[in-house]
Amino acid sequence: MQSTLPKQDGIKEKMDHFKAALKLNGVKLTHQRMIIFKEVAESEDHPNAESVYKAVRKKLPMVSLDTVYRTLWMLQDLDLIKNLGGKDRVRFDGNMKPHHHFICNECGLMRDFFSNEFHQIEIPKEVKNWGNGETVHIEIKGICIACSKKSRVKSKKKSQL
Amino acid sequence: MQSTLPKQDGIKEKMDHFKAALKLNGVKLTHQRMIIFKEVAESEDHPNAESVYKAVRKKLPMVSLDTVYRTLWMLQDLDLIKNLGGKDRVRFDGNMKPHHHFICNECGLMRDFFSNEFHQIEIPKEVKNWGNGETVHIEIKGICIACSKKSRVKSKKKSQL
DNA sequence: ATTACTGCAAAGCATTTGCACTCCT
DNA sequence: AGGAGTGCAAATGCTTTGCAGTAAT
Repeated sequence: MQSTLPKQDGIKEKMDHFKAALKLNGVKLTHQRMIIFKEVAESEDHPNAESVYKAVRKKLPMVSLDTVYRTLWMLQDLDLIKNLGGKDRVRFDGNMKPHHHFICNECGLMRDFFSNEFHQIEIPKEVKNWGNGETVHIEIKGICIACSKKSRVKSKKKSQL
Repeated sequence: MQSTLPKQDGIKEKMDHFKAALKLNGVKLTHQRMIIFKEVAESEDHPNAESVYKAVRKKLPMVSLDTVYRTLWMLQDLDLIKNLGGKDRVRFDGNMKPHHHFICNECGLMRDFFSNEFHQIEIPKEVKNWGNGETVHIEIKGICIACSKKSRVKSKKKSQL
């Protein structure tokens, strides 16, 4: 199930796109779906299902976590959001333009960035022998400002085994 | 807990490095740990815990899955292997040299590649405002040769919602 | 001999599913 | 009206943990 509508930008356009995609795919537009999509589309945080659930509950106290999950996967199938693996819980991304991520190794903060340079690089030949590359996604991992301030105080507490 | 020994290459060197790292960190060298590490170190597949478990059982029929998990996390803490999130189950990588991945969206096949070009690119300024980037990891996702052959036969069966 | 390591079985958690009720179109 | 969508509770599946026996230094 795949919409073929053009990608949009601002939240208003995203909502319109969302509604059109649902209609196009014969999926019913419900209050829950609207609120859930809006939450992810507006978020900069790449939230996990639990976070979306908590946020959505403020506006819709009766939603259940499983509806959030079901809706999130449905939105993914309709190409309205993306899901980003993640070590523990899955996180979601409402930004559908090609982009890359900075990820904090300490707190998991995740931010989008764009890069023409990265886009211009061509895929190594060895990769072409394995299959057809469709997307190139770069992850820069490190420590965010907030966490590096903290660690300056607390110093090393990392070794736990 | 972190070893500071130099990184090594061939399986023999990896095993030596492994033993040295364990000793250096006061971790006992057991038969299980040896077999488990060797399995990941020799694998090209980026296996998950279950796969490692199955492979290890051939040589060591009595190991338990939880020992595999415990060992895998321990190896990660000692910087002997890396863990790669993954949508469902966690996968492990015995290649400790900086490298990137090609990943098949269909079957999950994962292969390592190196790229000087990618390494030379500088980190965008916006990213520097968020924190300190330590590693740059590129994921090229697409369809592997084997899967594209299959889909040529079966054609589209993807839409499920 | 000590103390870490292991296997077992049971627990934890994130995510999924079956079912009966509710609400869009 | 009729079927998709929802909430609830129970189930699933990966991973973790407590404990008592086992093995490495």
